[in-house]
Amino acid sequence: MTTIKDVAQKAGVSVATVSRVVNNGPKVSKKTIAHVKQVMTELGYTPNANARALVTQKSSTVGVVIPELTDPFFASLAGGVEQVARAYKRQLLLSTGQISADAELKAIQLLIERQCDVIVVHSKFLDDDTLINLSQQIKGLVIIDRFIPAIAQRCVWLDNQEGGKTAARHFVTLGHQSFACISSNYQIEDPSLRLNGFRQGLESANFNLIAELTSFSEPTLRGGELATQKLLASNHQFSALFVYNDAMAIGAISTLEDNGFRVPQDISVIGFDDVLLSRYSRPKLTTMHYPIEQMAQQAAELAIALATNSHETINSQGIKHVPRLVKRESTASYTTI
Amino acid sequence: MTTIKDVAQKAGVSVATVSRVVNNGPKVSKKTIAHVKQVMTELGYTPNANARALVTQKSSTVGVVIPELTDPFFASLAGGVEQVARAYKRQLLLSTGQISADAELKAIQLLIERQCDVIVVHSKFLDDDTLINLSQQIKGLVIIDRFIPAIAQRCVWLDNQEGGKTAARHFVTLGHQSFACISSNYQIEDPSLRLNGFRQGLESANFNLIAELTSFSEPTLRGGELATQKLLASNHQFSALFVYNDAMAIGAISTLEDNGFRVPQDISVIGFDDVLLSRYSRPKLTTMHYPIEQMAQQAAELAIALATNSHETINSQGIKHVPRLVKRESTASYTTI
DNA sequence: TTGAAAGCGCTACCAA
DNA sequence: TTGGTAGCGCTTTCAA
Repeated sequence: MTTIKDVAQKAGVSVATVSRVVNNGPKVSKKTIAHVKQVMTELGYTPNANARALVTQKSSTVGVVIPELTDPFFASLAGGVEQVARAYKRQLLLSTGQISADAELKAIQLLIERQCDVIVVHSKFLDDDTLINLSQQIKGLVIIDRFIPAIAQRCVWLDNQEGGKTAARHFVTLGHQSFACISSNYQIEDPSLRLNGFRQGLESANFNLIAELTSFSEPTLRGGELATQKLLASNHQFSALFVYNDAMAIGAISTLEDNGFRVPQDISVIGFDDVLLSRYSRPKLTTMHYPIEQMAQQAAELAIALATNSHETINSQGIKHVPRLVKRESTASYTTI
Repeated sequence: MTTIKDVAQKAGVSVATVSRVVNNGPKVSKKTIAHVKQVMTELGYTPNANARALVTQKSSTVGVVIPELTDPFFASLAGGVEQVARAYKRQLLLSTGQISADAELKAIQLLIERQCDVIVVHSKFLDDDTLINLSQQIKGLVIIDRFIPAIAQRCVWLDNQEGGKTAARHFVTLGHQSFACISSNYQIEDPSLRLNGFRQGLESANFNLIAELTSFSEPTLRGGELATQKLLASNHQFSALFVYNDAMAIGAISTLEDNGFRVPQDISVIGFDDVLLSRYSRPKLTTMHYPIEQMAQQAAELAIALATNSHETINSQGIKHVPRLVKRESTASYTTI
């Protein structure tokens, strides 16, 4: 490996000088700059980022923690962070937190070991206190997709409840009168938030959601199919179905159609997340848009600001996003024909 | 920041001893181990990975270069590498190469600066020579999704041409006699490889693909729709359609159905890649499976082996994967009814 | 405009 | 079983 010493020696200057030209430091004559650069390319010199980080006490990295990379939703999250990292000429460190508190903590720890001072974390399993502690330790830590009041200024999150309400309102506006909901059985708070929002939205229009038409399953295509079968088996009528996420919604539509229901003519369906899938399905899915990539960018920008300036002023709600209804083809007005 | 010195001081031992307990080094009394560990947690000590990397001359990282993270295909690639990195207790460094040679090179350079010695690169824009050079410089560099004979032992790739052939054979087996193909207009070699394979497969069964039934467009849903419109506008008949990738195939199916053709009853469609999408579409897509995650794992394992052992014996084909036909619902026997 | 040298946090060698 | 210490590659004073 070629080091700064090698360059200095071959160029007949001191390492200090070489360092200066590498960092565009001040007070170096044009002549030496040219000469040193020449030698650097001759030798194929690459500065050692680790040594640099050690002495400067900054790593110029951005860390991101997500459950896994193979889920397109989380990949988009990481993608948003990556774009910002690149814009700031920082290297992206990626760790996965799987689906356990231990793994999430370990992922963060790994980042800290690398002296990573700008970190965007998607955590559903670590408890509030741990995250609060961590954020005391790391100025540039930002939590995404979760709101913790005590560290509101570190949170970039989506109002899931409001999403459920919006879905309910849309159905009501379309004239629907009987409603069903498919939710996820995962033990995180998003499902109940969305479900509650949906319920509240209905209730404020004087409708309600009966237990027989609320079905829980895995948040996957298959889960959507199973949950829909349960709904159908209940023998209760409904013309509007709100589903936890797009994958489940597509599974639901497929089971509805297999059972002779047309979407949206007989039953309207609203999904959640607006992942790629929703634009590829037939009918194209009406869904609540989750601007995850944009939120991730914002989270990364915030983390960098926090790590450098230290005080951004953000209100007590943190950075809250409200999901937007994207009307496509899976919802229609209720007709009694 | 707490350093090893702080721990040593507070524990009343030397830094050498602390270092030993951190690294599970030999010959330390149980008593000191316990005591030092105690102090470490009290102080919240985290070893500095950069300092460590500097002295040991190894970074314990794995680097991966992909065009972008928001494409699920590349996210899966990165996911495969990440799994291996985690298994080997290495941190993942991710750089994106966008879609230009410059950006690809820069992404690799960034990894090298971090002393990353295990790198999996997906590069479509850098030329062979640059990649060959780079692989001379970095023992643990592995190229994925591309075959370069001169560095065959560094390549993990998919035989696209064979995939085209397999698709053709499947259509022929099903009794089809008139064929169409939708390809991508991107200037990389995959499209022509798949197209040529398809042509060859047809020709070896004494069929052929006419120019009017070969349509090029962007490799997206929309591109698939447009390309299908062109096909239909040609007024040539076909009952079997091979499409460059799944996104285009889904676009194609949607346009076919909009024009009164049923899939697969009237027209059979085969896609390529077997991304998530293909299992969510209706009808579910018959497609050529691209085992990208598995290939990425293999590439990462190979890169680690290469970086450590130095000589893996691999044949002159490199590690070649052959795409497998996944029969789902978009293909059926040809009938004249 | 340049160079000498201290030191970032850590590991690993040599002594004790 | 432990400690002292050189040195990894680099930046950054301080002097020249």
